[in-house]
Amino acid sequence: MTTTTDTKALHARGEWGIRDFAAMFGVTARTIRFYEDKGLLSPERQGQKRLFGPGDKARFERILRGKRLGFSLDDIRAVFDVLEGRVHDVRELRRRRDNFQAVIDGLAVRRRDVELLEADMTEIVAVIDDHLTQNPDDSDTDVAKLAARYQAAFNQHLDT
Amino acid sequence: MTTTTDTKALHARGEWGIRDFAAMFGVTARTIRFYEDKGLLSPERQGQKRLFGPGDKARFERILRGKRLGFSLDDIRAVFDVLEGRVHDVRELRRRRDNFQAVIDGLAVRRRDVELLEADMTEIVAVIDDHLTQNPDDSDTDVAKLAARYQAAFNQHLDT
DNA sequence: GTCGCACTTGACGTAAACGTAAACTTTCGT
DNA sequence: ACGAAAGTTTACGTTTACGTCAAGTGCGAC
Repeated sequence: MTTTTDTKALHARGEWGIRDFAAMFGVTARTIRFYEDKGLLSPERQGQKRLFGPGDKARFERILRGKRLGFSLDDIRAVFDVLEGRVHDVRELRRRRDNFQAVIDGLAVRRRDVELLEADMTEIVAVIDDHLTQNPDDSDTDVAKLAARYQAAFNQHLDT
Repeated sequence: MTTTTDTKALHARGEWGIRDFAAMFGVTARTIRFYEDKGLLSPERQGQKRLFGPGDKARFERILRGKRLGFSLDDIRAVFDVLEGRVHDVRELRRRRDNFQAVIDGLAVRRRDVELLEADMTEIVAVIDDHLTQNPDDSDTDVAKLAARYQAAFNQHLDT
């Protein structure tokens, strides 16, 4: 038995090397380093190597959540700047507060976007499925009909 | 009185020149032309000039909706390709159907993202507001306290 | 006619978010 | 002791989604 902190031991303690940490989120190690350069992550160091803990994990989850909703890394930085005391000007703090409020207001639109897109895509998939079961051949499909059928279906809830 | 179709006349008929059309959505004319190059828009032509109608408007709304949810222009193209009969291979059609289904499945995550982000940002703004009303001076703010107070508030619903 | 305006098509530039390759060091298992 | 594995920094390349000129066309107003 050794005193080594190998990969499995780290996992058990809730800590990870950069490779495993990246893999947890389906990104590459390059991405993680890039985010650290941008000031979005700051893992501990064991000598030169980065060591990621549960705090980094929660932090990165929040980052990815922002990204999925279309915010830039700088936008996300702006939030952490405030939360971690890197905004030392009251006027700047007010500016950011207003931005954050605008984001909140914009989320109503996002909700609606999700709803409409879901209805739309569900309709599309349904029409494709229907079309495929009626034309289960391997050859070219009469795609014009598919388009026409979708238009008929879609136009009904176009005026939402 | 002239036979001229001026800007106002176009508006009344539900048609627009590129400048007005772009302005309606808060983008530039360059953006519109770029989207046409990508095959996402195909307005009528009056000679060389583009003429946009209600159909183009509805189409562009759908495009922007997709963009707001983080889809690339190629992703969006892929949808229109199907809907307008530009997919002439059954296997490709099946592939796209599966992609669309994956998008629908992913929308559940988006919903959750919106919820969590809204809760998070609302909390942040509340803490900033509270902090600002207690420190209404023009000078530097004790931002460390702000950060600490947010942490306390946020950690309570971190385990969601 | 010619002025100005809105529009056109290139062509090149750019910012964001990484990818990729090079050249090293550290650590591990054997 | 030695090679493979995993990690490091540095630097240049790439894609997406436009911005920014440059140079020309068409057209109603004066």
